[in-house]
Amino acid sequence: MPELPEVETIRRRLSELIVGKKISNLEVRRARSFQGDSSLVLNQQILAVKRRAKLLQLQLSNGQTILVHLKMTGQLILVQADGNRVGGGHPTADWTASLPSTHTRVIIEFADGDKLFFNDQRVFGWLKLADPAAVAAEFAKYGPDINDPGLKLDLFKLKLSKTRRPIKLALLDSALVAGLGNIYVCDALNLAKINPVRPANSLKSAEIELLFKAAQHVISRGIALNGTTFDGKFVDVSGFAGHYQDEALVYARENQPCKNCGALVIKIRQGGRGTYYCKGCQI
DNA sequence: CGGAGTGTTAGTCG
DNA sequence: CCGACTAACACTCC
Repeated sequence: MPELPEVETIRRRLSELIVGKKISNLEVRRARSFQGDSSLVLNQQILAVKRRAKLLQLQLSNGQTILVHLKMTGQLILVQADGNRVGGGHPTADWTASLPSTHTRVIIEFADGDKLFFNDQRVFGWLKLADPAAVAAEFAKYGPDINDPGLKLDLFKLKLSKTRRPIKLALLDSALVAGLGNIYVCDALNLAKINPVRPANSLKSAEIELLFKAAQHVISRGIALNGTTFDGKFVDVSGFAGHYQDEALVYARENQPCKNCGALVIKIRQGGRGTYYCKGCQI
């Protein structure tokens, strides 16, 4: 269930492995998982693998782009012609044995014999073939990436000052700022010592500045550690787990001591999702 | 059987 | 029209 650091980890490895390859076939096993005319990808070369927010973009030689959103359970697994397997996403037991598996939704075959499998247990994720206008339309609904150097503190402050929603929910809203998911939002709020239930527009200027830096810090750490792997549910493109979970501040640490003040981390529910925070120091 | 899951969005209500 | 909240998407695991 990848967040930005996990998607970025996949992008980097995939980029090394598939740029330059030519697509020889694309098989859609679950109609819901692929949108657009799949025949347009035939004989196209992969020019680049990019990322914006949590979306991957496979840029093709004919100007089209395959957009990939892994959502909660999507995985990309590359099986090379020599049988070696490298994947990324949220592995379920079925594909560790053989591919395609029951959760394989789309298969992209390359002319050299390598195959890229898109597996997705819950079928929330998708691949979408998009022309430049459609790509632009897709990204129009996203706010700037939290780790985009072009995102300035003033804009972040302005956006947060316009809503009284709980700060945690505001940060999860990708239209406000993109790339922050549950794990890194919980940790960023702990690092900045801000209570997740406070209305966003009640934060003081200095608090927002701390939060801005904290959010960028946890995302950077996540990328540096190749993402977060809970219960083996994420592996990078070489099949290795990420390691952010080893230094998570509060996420999934209910009843364990806060690394900042020692009080026990508690779990509450916001917007139907779990929030972990420390009552001791997140006032 | 009920509940929860690292994401997003359509629909509803005020 | 906007903000805020909920259900829904589909499936597995505990």
